[in-house]
Amino acid sequence: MVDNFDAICSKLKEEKYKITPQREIIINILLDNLNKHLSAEEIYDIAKGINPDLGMTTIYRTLDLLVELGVLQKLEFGDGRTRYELQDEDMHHHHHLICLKCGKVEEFEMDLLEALEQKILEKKGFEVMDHKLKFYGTCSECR
Amino acid sequence: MVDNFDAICSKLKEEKYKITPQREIIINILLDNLNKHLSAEEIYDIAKGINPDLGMTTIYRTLDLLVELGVLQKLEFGDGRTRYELQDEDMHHHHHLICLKCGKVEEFEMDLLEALEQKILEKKGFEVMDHKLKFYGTCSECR
DNA sequence: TTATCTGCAAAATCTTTGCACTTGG
DNA sequence: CCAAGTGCAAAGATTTTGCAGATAA
Repeated sequence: MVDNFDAICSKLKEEKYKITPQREIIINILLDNLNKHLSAEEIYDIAKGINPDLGMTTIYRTLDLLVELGVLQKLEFGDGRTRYELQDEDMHHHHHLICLKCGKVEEFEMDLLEALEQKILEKKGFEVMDHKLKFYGTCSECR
Repeated sequence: MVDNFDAICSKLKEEKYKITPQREIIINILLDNLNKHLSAEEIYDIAKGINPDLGMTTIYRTLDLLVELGVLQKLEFGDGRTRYELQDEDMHHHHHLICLKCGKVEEFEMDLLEALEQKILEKKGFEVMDHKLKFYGTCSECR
């Protein structure tokens, strides 16, 4: 759903945030790199190529803003840096396969957790709003 | 399985690592705080109470060692610090419920992913060795 | 004895903050 | 115009590293 530029800009305007050139650049980088799990620094490096004046601070603040708006998700794969991924409605059925040998992160689609979330509400009184599922192992190339 | 002091020490000896007083303290802290997801600093604070000379460096190095031995797992819940949890064989069926309001982390037991992991091997050629499943939402108290 | 381990201090990362200047609406 | 946004430099927070002295086996 929120996988295009205008949809994200509308969300920003709705919440009275300004559309700045820096924010446009960052949003476009995220859109051009769906499923790549970029880190703040990787986004920064790409952004520098477009506008060399753009600062790291703006990257972090814009990413925080997009996370707050719910269009971006923070991810951690254990390499010490936060990574980011745009959210769309299918993301809820989208999980990660992390290779312990080469570090590559693949995607895996599967909707199986909805029934489980209902059970968690019944058993524990915990209302699930989102989930993250990661599988660690050896990818086909490394095997 | 590896949920007692002697079992962990045996693992250390097997790999020719020494049993030092510092390592004993750290292992005991982990054993006394199962399911608490302590951070390095929290472990350090407890350890300081037992031996004030024990340094942060030793905490990090010992935790890394235990992770390498497979008796300890690193966790990240998004608060910027790595947390640690001792592994036993049931851990594979043990997931986390993270409350987005109060930050509390509860446990949830459920074995449901084994069949799925077989499917991942068939479809993607990715051999799963471990998984992490987190649910984000609102806990019973915050609701 | 001696390879391993420890603690300190310093460095390396990653992320956040204060502040003066700039700018989108 | 002016509240919101930006960039810089500095600070914070967490984790890692170099090295000299200590110690388990």
